[in-house]
Amino acid sequence: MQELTDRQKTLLLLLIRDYIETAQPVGSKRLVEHYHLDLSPATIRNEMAALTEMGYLRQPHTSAGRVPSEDGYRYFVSQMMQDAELPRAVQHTIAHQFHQSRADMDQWMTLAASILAHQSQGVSMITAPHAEQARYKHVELISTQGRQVLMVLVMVGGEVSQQILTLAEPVTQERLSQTATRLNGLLAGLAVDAISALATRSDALDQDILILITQEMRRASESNSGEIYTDGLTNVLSEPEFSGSDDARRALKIFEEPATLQDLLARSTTNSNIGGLQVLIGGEGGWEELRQCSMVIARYGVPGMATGTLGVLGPMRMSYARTIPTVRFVAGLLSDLVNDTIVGE
Amino acid sequence: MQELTDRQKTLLLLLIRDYIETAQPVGSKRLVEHYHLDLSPATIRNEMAALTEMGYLRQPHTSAGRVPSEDGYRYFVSQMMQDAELPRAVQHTIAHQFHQSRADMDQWMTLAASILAHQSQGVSMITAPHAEQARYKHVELISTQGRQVLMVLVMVGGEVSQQILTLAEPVTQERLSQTATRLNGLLAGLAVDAISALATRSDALDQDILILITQEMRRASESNSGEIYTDGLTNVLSEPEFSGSDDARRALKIFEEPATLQDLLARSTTNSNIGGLQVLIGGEGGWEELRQCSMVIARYGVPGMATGTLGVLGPMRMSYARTIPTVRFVAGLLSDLVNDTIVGE
DNA sequence: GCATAGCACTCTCGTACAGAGAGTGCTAAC
DNA sequence: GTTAGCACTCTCTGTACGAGAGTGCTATGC
Repeated sequence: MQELTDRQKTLLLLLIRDYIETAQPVGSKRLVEHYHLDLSPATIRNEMAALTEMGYLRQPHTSAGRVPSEDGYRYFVSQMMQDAELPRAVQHTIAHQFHQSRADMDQWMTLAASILAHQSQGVSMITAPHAEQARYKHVELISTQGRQVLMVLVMVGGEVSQQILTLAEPVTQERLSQTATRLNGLLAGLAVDAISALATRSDALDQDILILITQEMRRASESNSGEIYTDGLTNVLSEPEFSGSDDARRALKIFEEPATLQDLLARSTTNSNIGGLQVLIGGEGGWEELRQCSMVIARYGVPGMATGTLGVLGPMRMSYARTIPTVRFVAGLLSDLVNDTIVGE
Repeated sequence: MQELTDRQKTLLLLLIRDYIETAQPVGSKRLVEHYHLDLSPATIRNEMAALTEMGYLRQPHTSAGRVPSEDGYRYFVSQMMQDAELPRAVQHTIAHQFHQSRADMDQWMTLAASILAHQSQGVSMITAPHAEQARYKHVELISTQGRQVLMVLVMVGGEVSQQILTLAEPVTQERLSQTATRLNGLLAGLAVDAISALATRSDALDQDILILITQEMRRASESNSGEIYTDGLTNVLSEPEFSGSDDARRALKIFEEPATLQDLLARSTTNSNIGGLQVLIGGEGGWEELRQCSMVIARYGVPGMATGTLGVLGPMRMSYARTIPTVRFVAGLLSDLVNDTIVGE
């Protein structure tokens, strides 16, 4: 593919920016008048024809203005990626909100989702951080009634799982506490595999609980585990390109099926690093339902310990200039939080 | 208001059922042909004119069929309420799904929301059960790093709250465990008010934790506390009356703001009893955004101990015949579950 | 007195069509 | 290389019109 001249670059960027704002095909005249270009519409038309030829622009029909193609957006985004940083003031506001919130993962995730959605005017999605290989930290056993026991399992990194188990016969709280203490001494810091290797050697109660513990830890280790936080679902409905068709419904449906959404996030970030940002334009990656959408996705956390994914979904026409730096900044913030939670183990 | 003749009742019910199915205004001819009535269209027209006069029907325009008015729906629903019961087979399927799920509140709520949404083809919403006055059951303190402590607070009824607190200075896990044991002995079964009355009399660590405990319990006691589970958000988007306008967006926006949704559920059920079902038609209760919608709402749980709210929102044209019995049945199921969880405390 | 057939009336919806407007590509001139 | 001019294409808007559906009213039949 041929190199773009400086003027072509400028025009392409202007046009895309204009289209993102207005959602209207952009014509040569509008470009000249609106941006005070020292050129005539005819010249612009020539350039636009060239850009169309090269695949960066597209015409909805013969006599409409131009609209960016997917390649056009890609070029635009590649320009954005470098210098894009969130204004200091916004950074401070966001950081402040985090410091003011309740200090638990659940709140942080909810807050992060809300901030992402609000800043980007798109749909945000975040997975809670989790370790590839869960490690045991602590268990508590609390008797709730005769044979039912509430097990609270804490893993290194702060992940917590609650589960009720029903025992074969009633057990006193005292005995439960003893068991918990014993297990805590025995298992502290161990990974799932090590724990399952321990296997059979104690009494029936221990046995039941060990099984449940490994089961929960395996669940926590699965890449598709954990809650997904989303926000801004209705934002996408206000976009003009979605009103009137049921494309929006099909896209939102993805957000109603946690398994699908997990899959989407997992597949989209397999080969991306912490700190690295990925922009998927026009449903890249084979998501038919998202053909009209783009996603900005990043991983966060501490590699090898606990990581998660966050991202924003919007129309292809989304404001990359706002979304990209926001995603990057929030990813950084969450990485710091995860780091703080892990350090000192 | 004048009494309806039997024939008028039949016609009204038929017409509403037809409209609910087709979303099209129903004319006299269609009514006769489709339901093999032994009357001529002209007669039906006379009756329909009477029903319109009485306020049960409405004409979109002079020459369209009739559409139910809100009063019409109310009449229809009042007929539904009595005999409506879910088919045995469906009851069994649902009950089966509950027994197969993981045995914790979170899973149950998610499942219930999913079932409600699926059965009714509307948007479901459920609040987790919570006590009007939270009572203490158990606390665990787990050191995560130097000065940060994870507190897991369990309340009577099974509500669990996790919170991280940062201490002024590092404390050993041993000391934390001792403190937890002491508190558990001291506070077991107490209500918030009793605990805050205890007040100052021990060391700084106890103090900090007590404050946090009462704080969390107060939060749990608030009527607007707790997570809300929803499902089926996209269902409403496929309804013809919402496609093309942004009414749907405004309605769905309510579901994105937990506080508003809490408020909606709380206000809609203030004077309803466990087991009682409430049907709000056309945004009754002053919700402008829901003017086109209806809600079927019920409370569940054990009065005085732990209760919650569940409901379905759909277009005014929703299938009451399916939704009402489903809501009633699921409310019963959840009440049983709550009861099982509490009994034996 | 209730039910019905007939009929004129009203309103929506789809199609067709014309004119305005916007934007283009091309050519010729600067 | 840039620009003015121009014919062309396509969308959009508004209007007209007929088909279709449904109504209300009136006169007639049982």
